[in-house]
Amino acid sequence: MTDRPTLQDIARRTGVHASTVSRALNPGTASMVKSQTRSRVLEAARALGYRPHPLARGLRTNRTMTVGMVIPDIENPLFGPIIAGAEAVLAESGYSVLIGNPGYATFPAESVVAAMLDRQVDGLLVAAVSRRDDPVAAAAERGVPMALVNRTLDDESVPAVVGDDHLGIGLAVRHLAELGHRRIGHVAGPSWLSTGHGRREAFLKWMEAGGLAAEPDQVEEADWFQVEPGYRACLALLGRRPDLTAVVAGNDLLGLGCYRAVRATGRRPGRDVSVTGYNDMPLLEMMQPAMTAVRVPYREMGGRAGSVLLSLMSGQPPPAAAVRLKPTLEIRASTAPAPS
Amino acid sequence: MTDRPTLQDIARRTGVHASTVSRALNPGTASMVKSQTRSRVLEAARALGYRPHPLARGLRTNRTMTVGMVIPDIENPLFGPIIAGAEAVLAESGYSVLIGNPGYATFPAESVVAAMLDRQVDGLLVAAVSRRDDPVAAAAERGVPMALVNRTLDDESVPAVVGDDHLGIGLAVRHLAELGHRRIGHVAGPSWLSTGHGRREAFLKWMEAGGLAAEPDQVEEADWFQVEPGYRACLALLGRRPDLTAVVAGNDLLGLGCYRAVRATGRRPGRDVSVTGYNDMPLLEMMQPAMTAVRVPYREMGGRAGSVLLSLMSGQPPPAAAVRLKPTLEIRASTAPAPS
DNA sequence: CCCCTTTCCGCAATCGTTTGCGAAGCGGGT
DNA sequence: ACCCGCTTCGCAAACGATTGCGGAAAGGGG
Repeated sequence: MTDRPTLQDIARRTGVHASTVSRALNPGTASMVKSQTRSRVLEAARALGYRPHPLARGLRTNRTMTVGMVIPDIENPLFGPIIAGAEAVLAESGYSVLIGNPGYATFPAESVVAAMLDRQVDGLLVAAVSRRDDPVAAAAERGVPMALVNRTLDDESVPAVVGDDHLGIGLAVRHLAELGHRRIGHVAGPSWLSTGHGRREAFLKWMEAGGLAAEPDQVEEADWFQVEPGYRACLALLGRRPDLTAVVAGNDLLGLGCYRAVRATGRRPGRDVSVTGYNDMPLLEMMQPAMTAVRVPYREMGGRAGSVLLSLMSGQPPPAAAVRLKPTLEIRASTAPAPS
Repeated sequence: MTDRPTLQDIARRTGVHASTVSRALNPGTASMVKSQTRSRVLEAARALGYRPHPLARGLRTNRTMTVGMVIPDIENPLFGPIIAGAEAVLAESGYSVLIGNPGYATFPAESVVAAMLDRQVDGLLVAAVSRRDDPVAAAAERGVPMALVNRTLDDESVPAVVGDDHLGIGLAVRHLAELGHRRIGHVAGPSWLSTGHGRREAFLKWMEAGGLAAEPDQVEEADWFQVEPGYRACLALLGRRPDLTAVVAGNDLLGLGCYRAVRATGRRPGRDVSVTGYNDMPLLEMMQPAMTAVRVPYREMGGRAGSVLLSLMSGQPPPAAAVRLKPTLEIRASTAPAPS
């Protein structure tokens, strides 16, 4: 709380005008001041421990060096790495990140986005977004630099960094096919989320591509990416199609729900019914059985989104299409050869 | 990006001076203006969609309505609920939260704290702190309102909201004792963290209180709260003391490491050797065996820390001592009667 | 010796609020 | 008639930085 030194203080100390100090300190205008006085200024600034006042600077320049990050449910371990990756990249360029976490109640995140814009953030990183989210798209339209993480809008009107779900689901389906599975089910996430929707489409495509049966009743949608809805959905799926020998889950948590559902039918996950997860969140390998899952590089995803946002904020045009990160498959004990 | 309306705009529209508009809009000074003109001002403000400019206001008032939150490793699922709880409480009072996440590299968090102070945050919520952390304590000394979450400083010079580790460890030890265990080991967290230190002390006290053997060689310290260090520590512990029938882990992740260590000795966790975790992070009940753990109310912890910080920022004196939240015990399958 | 171009720096306005001070207007008490 | 006090509001100075403009000094060419 002790008063911090200002440009005026440095000016007095070096006998020049405050504006000269400002110029000497800013790389962009440094060439406008004689190198000798510039070094005197720098010296004084260092001696006083000068730090530019972010509010005063921001008021004048209309930049806050702050970006907002809105996360749907931060309690999902998934978002830790995303935040960490983005924060690291942004911090490197001097940006701080403001986080907002709309509860389920206020879901469309409208007010959270508004609050951040009020705060004059320089950009927005949004992970909470349904497949078409008006307030978000509107903000983007208004020229606020912004990037989506992990999810996209249907029309791709906003640059996004996501995992390549088509590829990822392909890894899972082909892996199961190679193990001899022919009748594979899918527990999908909510179809109003791009991840839920996209993975379901990918599942159907890959099944067909592999010459495997892909009846509509092999897919069951869970209403939320959580264990319990996954359990209910998988129970319905297995009840309807007891002949399935494998289940591709739209997400790790849904996969865990499938474990429970499989057990509820008196069979063993990984032995009688193979299950694959998606995301490969931390500790998944500690489950019993350790879950085979498509691994999405979340930390990198956060980082890339940060980079995209940085380039947007520096005035670059948005990238043509969404950046899609290549997932890999972590093969563990929840997938086994199909029972013959 | 479109220009937002300013006080001047409202002033012009209503024919009064900008300062009057300011007074009319601020609850504190609203009584200084005739209620009739006040309502005209409010009307105009609403019509124009006026929002006060946070930077200009902050520059004048020295308040940013922003608090910094520093988290040691945000990838740990533990911190999700803490952040969510704090964010919810703070947002209610109009504060935004800036998150900072020092990597392992810069661990003492010095630079992160400095960066936040530079940004003129109104307060600090710190979860990353060793038992004595000079830069943090120094910042507190300088009068920056701040509260610690989940960890404390040895001298309790900074208000903190933590779980009651003594009570929590007591729940675990007594539970095991009731199951007939007499020779119980402890895999402790790093002793330079208050959580690691405190739980170890509590363990020894409760063992003694229960009339159980508490030799120094029943405790092994892991160098970090992670699965792998927990595995190594537990392996050392069990190698030294093969007679132990139960292990109290300083943390869930250490507990998972213990699972692996127990298996590595050819025994089964939850059958031959009971294991308790600490924190009860999400999905712990999905492990095999489902882990018995001391549950700490993290979301509430974040919320309480937010409240404490709010009262500090409003000028209240700090609470006398650390707020200690009562943990509960979630009994699951990893603890069983001692083999006779 | 004069003029013109650089180079370097000071002046002052500006960003949008808040706030101490003073003044106008008004009513009431003596 | 005078004075006092209260309410209500305008004036202008902050807060700490950035930046267009202009001017002084220096240097170079004719």
